Amino acid sequence: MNTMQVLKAMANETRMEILTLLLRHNYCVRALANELDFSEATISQHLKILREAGLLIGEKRGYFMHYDVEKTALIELAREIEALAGIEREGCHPKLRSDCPVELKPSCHKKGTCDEETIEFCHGKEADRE
Amino acid sequence: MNTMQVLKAMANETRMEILTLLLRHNYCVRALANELDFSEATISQHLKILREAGLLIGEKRGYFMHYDVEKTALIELAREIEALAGIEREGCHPKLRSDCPVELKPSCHKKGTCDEETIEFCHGKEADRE
DNA sequence: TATTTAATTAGGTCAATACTTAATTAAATG
DNA sequence: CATTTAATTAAGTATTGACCTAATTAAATA
Repeated sequence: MNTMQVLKAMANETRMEILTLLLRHNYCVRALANELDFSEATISQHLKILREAGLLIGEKRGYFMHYDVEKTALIELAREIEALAGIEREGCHPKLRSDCPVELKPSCHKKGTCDEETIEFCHGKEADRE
Repeated sequence: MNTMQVLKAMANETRMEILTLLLRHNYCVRALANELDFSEATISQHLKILREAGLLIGEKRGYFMHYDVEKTALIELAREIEALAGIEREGCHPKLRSDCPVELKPSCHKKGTCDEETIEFCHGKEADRE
């Protein structure tokens, strides 16, 4: 799953409404257009974005296209976001950051506690700083 | 929580990178700008969007602003997305939709199975249809 | 209390996104 | 196999979003 693509697909009011409508009811494209008061072309374009993100699968029934929400994609997204919340602060342990110039940074960002090299690491070269 | 606002805040590569950086390390604004190779102004604007969505809280330490990720917001978002996945299809039960014109729609969208009123409900007025 | 300094906001540019209508496509049906 | 019809794609426009530099703000410190 491309998390970014899924988030972008969901980060739009109309597409979220399409998702919730399709979760509850089996609308065709025109019915969605009627419900949401947009042109069929607009809805079709939104459906494409949702489909390409893996949030919908389409099926043709008679003349009509019907879309189903791929619930596993939603669950996977929820897991990914939970995983983010599970990330722990590393503090400033140089062991975990091979590019960290200091051995220990006990009270950084109190003026005077960091040497020039540390300040450069955290805030850039002196020339760019003022 | 405003789910839409949180999704919009997260649906951007730079902001997601900011989030993951801040989950792991206590960067100030300039350090984030250095890591991500954007101007401080740009990072500040992204931080504002994340803050207003409730994904960050800021704290001033000495001269520096430090932001922490509001993990509860992430967990809440994950729950909301899971809740979406939990929504069940209503089929087409007129009892659940007071505006549904039919008593039962057993095999709708097979030509001829819906009367004119049903078709109008699903697909709009005849005049708008051709 | 004047100065220093990081962060933010203002103002402007360019690219991406969300719409529209019109044209096209592709599948179902007579 | 020609016709019908829903959906999609194309083309164009207007809005929104992401970036920049420059100006401003507000807090810490001398």
